[in-house]
Amino acid sequence: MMREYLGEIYRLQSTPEGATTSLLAERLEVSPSAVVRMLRRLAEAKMLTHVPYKGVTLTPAGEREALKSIRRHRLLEVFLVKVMGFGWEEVHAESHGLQLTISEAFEDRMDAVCGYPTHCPHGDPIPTKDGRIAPTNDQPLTEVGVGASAVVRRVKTDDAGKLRYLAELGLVPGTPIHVVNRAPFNGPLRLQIGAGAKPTEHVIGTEIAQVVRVEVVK
Amino acid sequence: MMREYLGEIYRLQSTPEGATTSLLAERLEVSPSAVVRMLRRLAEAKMLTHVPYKGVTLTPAGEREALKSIRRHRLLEVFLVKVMGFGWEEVHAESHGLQLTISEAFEDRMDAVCGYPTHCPHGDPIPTKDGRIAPTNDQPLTEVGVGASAVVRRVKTDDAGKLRYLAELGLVPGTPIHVVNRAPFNGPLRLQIGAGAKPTEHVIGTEIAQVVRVEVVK
DNA sequence: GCGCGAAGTTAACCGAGGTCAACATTGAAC
DNA sequence: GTTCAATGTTGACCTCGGTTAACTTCGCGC
Repeated sequence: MMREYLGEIYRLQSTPEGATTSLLAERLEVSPSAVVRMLRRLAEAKMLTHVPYKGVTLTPAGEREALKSIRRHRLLEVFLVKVMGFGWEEVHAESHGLQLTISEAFEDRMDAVCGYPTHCPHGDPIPTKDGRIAPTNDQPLTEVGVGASAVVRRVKTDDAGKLRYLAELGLVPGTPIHVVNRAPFNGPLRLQIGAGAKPTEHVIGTEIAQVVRVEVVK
Repeated sequence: MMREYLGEIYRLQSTPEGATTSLLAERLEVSPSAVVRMLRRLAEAKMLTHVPYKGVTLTPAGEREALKSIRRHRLLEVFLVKVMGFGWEEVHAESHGLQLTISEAFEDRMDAVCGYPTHCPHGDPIPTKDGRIAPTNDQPLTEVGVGASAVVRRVKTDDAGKLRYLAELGLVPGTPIHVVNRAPFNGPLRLQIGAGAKPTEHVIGTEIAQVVRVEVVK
């Protein structure tokens, strides 16, 4: 459990808001008081430093543990999709409980059975066993200029509905796209999705576009 | 957790000793008092009737839950061996934690991915989703007469060492054998193991022979 | 039929992980 | 500078699953 908290702290630390008590509570689906108590325990265990009312910083040890949690989580997601046949919109819910009980041996077997994947189904990099994580270099689709070409890298949502919709559109990591047009005042985007024989054109709203992160190709 | 207790009660009810408090405690690796408390809770939930100092009987509802637990456990064992590549001597330990957290959807996926197996790696039948379980008709190898031919059906041990040894010998469910000879006073057995091109001969002690259950072929 | 060891039970406790209600701090608006 | 809403924290409580220590009850040997 402590490790899962650390994983979530790590994830939130790299967002603009940082790892606040209330965000952690929301992401972990527990009350803020549960979070605060866990922060104290993690501080005692030298996994982080917690200055009340100020914030939280992972120690190197805490970061190591966090990356273990993230590795486990993302491997599990790949495994659920590639081996067990779940849809990528189902894995978030499904991996919740599993995450807590799989052994290290099981984790290693998942890794092997999936062919040592480097990214989770949503495009996030999987930390290596020794705690190294590939850097990401992408931006929200909303920030890409009209006329640009790009490749979808990550999809930053856990919402099953959105994920189902994105899969339908073909907006999954690896897909090349082209921004045809954007309506004014943060209006919807017209996109060409896919390449080769039959690219398709779709119009997507900003709520969806914000969630899709792409790497622009020159 | 309650369901796992029920599963163990069901298993023990079909042994000569029955489902006693101390046997349950031993199998579940908890103290007897933990068992008694759980028995009270299960009785409150109308899963069984518990007469203090006397014993325990599953209600129909309790039996249904027990079979669900057993199904889950045995499916998990098949899955760990066939899909994840664990040895059949490792699955007992490995399935302990997993058992508690897998969802029904995950269970269904395991079933499908394994090709809807009917027996676990140790030969025990897997209950169907609607709670029906195939009858077993086998006897300990120790009770088979000299000269008889039989097929290994089940292997009744969780001991990793014994299981490894049995796998080495080829004494796994499905293997045909022939009892060549038995030393007097419950002495070791000489067996022909396997059929066709190259059956092998081995001598096994009674401790191992007790654990191997076979069906005699006429 | 008594005594005694084994088996079963109860009681009091622990820690983890959650809740809600009350209190403290912060910072932004006026 | 004060006020106040949002955010963070503490405290008292719950459940669950485990423990040990002390107790009953059972049934066997004599």
